[in-house]
Amino acid sequence: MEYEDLRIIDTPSLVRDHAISKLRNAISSGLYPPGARLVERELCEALGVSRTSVREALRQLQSENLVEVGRRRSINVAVITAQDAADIYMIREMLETQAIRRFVALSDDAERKALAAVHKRLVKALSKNDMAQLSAIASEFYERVLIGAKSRVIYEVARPLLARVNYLRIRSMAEPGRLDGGLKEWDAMMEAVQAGDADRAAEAMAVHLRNARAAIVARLEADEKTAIPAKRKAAS
Amino acid sequence: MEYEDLRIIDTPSLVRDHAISKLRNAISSGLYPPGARLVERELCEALGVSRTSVREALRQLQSENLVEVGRRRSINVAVITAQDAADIYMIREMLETQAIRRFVALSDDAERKALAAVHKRLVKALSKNDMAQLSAIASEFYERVLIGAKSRVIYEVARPLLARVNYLRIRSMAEPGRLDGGLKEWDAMMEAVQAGDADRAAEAMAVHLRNARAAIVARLEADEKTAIPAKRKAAS
DNA sequence: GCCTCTAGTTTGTATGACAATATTAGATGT
DNA sequence: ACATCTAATATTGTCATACAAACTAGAGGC
Repeated sequence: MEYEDLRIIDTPSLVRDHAISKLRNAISSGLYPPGARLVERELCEALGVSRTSVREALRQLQSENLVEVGRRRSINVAVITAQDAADIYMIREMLETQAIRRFVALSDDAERKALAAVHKRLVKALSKNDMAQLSAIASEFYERVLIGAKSRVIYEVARPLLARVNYLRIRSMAEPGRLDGGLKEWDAMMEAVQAGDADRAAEAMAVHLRNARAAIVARLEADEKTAIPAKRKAAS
Repeated sequence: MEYEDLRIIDTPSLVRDHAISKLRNAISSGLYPPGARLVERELCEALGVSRTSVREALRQLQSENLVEVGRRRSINVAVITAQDAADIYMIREMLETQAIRRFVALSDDAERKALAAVHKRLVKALSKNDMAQLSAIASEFYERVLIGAKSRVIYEVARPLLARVNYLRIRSMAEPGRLDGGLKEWDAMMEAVQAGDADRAAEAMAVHLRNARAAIVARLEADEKTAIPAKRKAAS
């Protein structure tokens, strides 16, 4: 996930942003699993930055709902329940069908080409079965759709939702059959976009998200049934 | 807006939260108008807290999109364009029709009573033409709907949108005829909720938000046409 | 009037300090 | 050995400073 570095508008690399990015990655990748406690001092050492910066980064992640405060004021990686995931995907369906409609209507040629390129990378990565890589590329796909939709508000609202399911997607794509299904869905979406057919693109996105939702919710419900751990520790 | 204080789960009032709340109010009320630059040192003095706390508060407001970073890292009160407002209301329509459906299905008796009470206050305040007061109560109405919908995710996504239009609502309700229209719409919503008719409630919410959207967008477009100020200063 | 250089602002970041809680480890009693 | 209470240790929230880098504005020179 290096889109941050592609931005045109510069912001000579703030330490804070770097920290946020690192932490987001650590959470997405599962290095800090859901429920893990994040201790400021440890993060300082791990990231090599001051407490000031770590704390500001945590505040940011907090309002993105990637971490949550425990009752003792501890900061823990957010636990996403099956219910949460279901709602997130419901909302994503609302937002991203709208987004892809606008993408079809408003994107310029470069943006469409870039999206097609990401799609191509997606297809290639699919054959390698590298879930983490795949999830990262998928994120980029959705993000490009959001950007091409040219609505600041849609982007701001939908983007944090993407970050929250990043970690889940990695595991849900491991569901048998989900990969091939996902591939077909992405193909359909891409084709509709290139044909300039907003209705069909939106419908393809909706189908895709509904299927993804089903896979993720199923996985989470299964997990919740088996293990209800009282406490969780951070990865060493 | 004192819901914060009603929470059961205590959090012995953090200085940071206090600062956030104060700043949010200052922005909603227009004390710091859109575009105004927020200087850390001044906020420290105004709020009587350290820079550490101010900065953490600003980070939070930043991810709520109530403030935005200017080109050279200055923090400014977010400017909401007509386009932004239109999108915000579109998204609110998606989210809050869903929310009111769930409210009808899931709220308990106390929550319905509380909503009715807010509605009553709304009606009373309407006759007094106190826009700021009215806007605050309206916010509480929407917020209660979101809470009663019992979806953490819907709440987390929709709530920040409410904060963003708080300031606008004050002025849009001054549009001639908007008040009476709003009253009828709220009545319809409330009636449907009490009748337990989710479809009708959702439709009433949709109509209400579409009308509110039209009023606010019209107002913003008019403003944008007349005044394109190059720079804006904070309220003295 | 216009340009340049200097001095003051403002932000980003780091450090150190300290109170108030939490948590853990130990000491103690049975 | 076990439960319990207590003292040592950790952790978070907050403040005060410090300083470099980027920026702004004003003084002064042309």
